[in-house]
Formats: sequence, C-alpha cells, structure tokens
Amino acid sequence: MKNNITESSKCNAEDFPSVDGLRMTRQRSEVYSVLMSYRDHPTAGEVFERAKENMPTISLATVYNCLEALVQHGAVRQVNFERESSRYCPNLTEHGHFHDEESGKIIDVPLKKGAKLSDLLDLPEGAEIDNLEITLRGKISIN
Amino acid sequence: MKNNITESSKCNAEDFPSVDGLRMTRQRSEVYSVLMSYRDHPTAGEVFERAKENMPTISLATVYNCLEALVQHGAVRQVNFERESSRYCPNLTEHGHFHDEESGKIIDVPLKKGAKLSDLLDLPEGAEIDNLEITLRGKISIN
DNA sequence: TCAATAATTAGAATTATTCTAAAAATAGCT
DNA sequence: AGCTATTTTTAGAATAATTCTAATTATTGA
Repeated sequence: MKNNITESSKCNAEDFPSVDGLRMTRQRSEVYSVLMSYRDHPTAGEVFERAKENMPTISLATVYNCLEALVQHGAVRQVNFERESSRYCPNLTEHGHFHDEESGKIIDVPLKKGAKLSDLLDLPEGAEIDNLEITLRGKISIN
Repeated sequence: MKNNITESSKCNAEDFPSVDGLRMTRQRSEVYSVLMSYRDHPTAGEVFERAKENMPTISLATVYNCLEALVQHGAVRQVNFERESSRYCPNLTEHGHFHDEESGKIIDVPLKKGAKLSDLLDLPEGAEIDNLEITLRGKISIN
C-alpha cells in the first residue's frame, strides 16, 4: 500500500526544527531554510526570490504569511531599519544590528555576556520588556 | 512706510531656534513648534492635523518636507517602531524609546550618564556610529 | 473517508511616503 | 525697490511594501 503521508506532512525535524506549536508545511519549511542557509537578513521579497528556486509555485503572500508565523513563534526575528522593508534574521541570541552605510551590509552585533540593559538605560518603573531592538548605522573605518 | 518684511521672514529665534543652515519658513516654524509643544512623538499625519489648526493651508507634502529638513539638520529625531509610521521627537539627548503595549504611549528612555554603548555591545572593529536607535516594547506592571 | 480547520494563492486594496510640475516665496543682487 | 535665481510649498499622482479577500487546496482528527 502506498504511503499516504502527503508532501507537506513529510517535513520533519531536520527540515524544520522545533518550532513548537507551529504546523509544518512545505512552504514554512522552505522559507525557514532560506533564512537558515543564507543568514544575511533578507527582505520578504528576497526570501521570495530564493524560495522560488526550490519551490517555483510559492507565492509572495505565502512568504509573508510564513515569515509572520515564524516570527510569532519565535523561530526568526524581524528587524527594521528606518523605513526600509523589514528584514528577517534567524539569529535568536540577543543582539543588535549594525548597518554599514558603505557596503549596505548588515552585521549582527552581539550583546556582551553578562551586560545588563539596565546598566545603560534608565528604564521606566515597572517596565517589563517583551522586545528590544538596537540598530546602529555607520561606517567601518579601514585603518 | 509699511514694513516690507514678509510673513515668512518674520520668523525669529523665538519661533524657530537655532537650526543652523536651515532657512526659516512659516511652515518649518509651525511644524517645529508643533513638535516642541506636544512632545509626544506624533506621526507626520498627526503633525499635519495639529499644524492645520494654526495654518489651515499647510499641505501634507510640506509637513513631510519640513520634517525631513528638520531631521537632516538635527533639529528633531525620526523614530521608527516596527512597520508603523515614522514618529518625530524633539528630544535631542541620547535616549531610546519604550513603547507601552497597553496604553500605546511612547516614553523616552534616557541613557544613563557615563554609560558607554561599548560596554553593552561587541561592536565590529573600526565601527563608527552615526546613528543609534534603541527601541523597547513591553508592558508597565502596576504594583 | 469525511468533516472541520488551517494554509496557500492570485490579485485587489491599503497606506505611508515620495515624486512631479507648477505656483509662490525668498534671498541676493543693483 | 525691482529683477533674477534659487528654494519652498502645494495638490495630486505615483510608488512600494504590506495586508486583505475570497476561493482553492492541504491537513488533521474522528
């Protein structure tokens, strides 16, 4: 008897590791693996272009849907630079982003171990932080 | 003899303090004073609504132009929250922004005196920072 | 296998912002 | 003051990223 597992449900932990509570689909798996393999903070449009290489029928709306689902389940992070398109980042460690004005490249900026945000900022009384975004823009001087 | 100074050139340091290199105009002055008087991080659209109270003929395009000019001359700051409309802030001290998820309010978060960003972040070699944005989202617990 | 639910899709709609081109204001001359 | 060059303002059109809609397809669980 032919295996009745569909294309979509074939996805497993290797394709789409541990994103709890999120149903696996071929499209979500594809979008996630695009982010994991390039790791260069692509926009939704760029993810779409890359995903189409493996999955020519995927739609842009689906890429947006998948990215939203992945962000909501904490599998990837959405990062915003000024008014530009959102970009997506699979690095889940606490970090900021440096946007090099010359090359256009975006570089992950790790938070120093043990450094506390409250050492730097006068947070409001009772503030409970759900999300922190640190973005830096500048140049890298070559000496 | 009638004073030939036009409406626009009448603007002086009181209306539009020290923004060097930027020509004073009635519209820029109005936009600037809207930001200075409310100090609550309005969007361009909100600035437009408020500016119209004093200057009913001002256009939205002009508000955008004025805001851009003021930002470029360092008179105000542009702040972005996720994908929402840009907001504008006349507080020129180094600070971040806390976005309260419950009230929607945006609260300035001062950087602690003497605190250095490099204490918190592992900046890339030779990075020269032109712009820093720290945005926090969360709740304020009332105890 | 069937019914219920969820995801995908194409294309339309939305919305913030920018662009365009013409009119108005202004500054720098003489 | 008058003239000219430059800048700013303006209304409306254009753009572009994202979201919405409604129909189709896939998936789950009984």
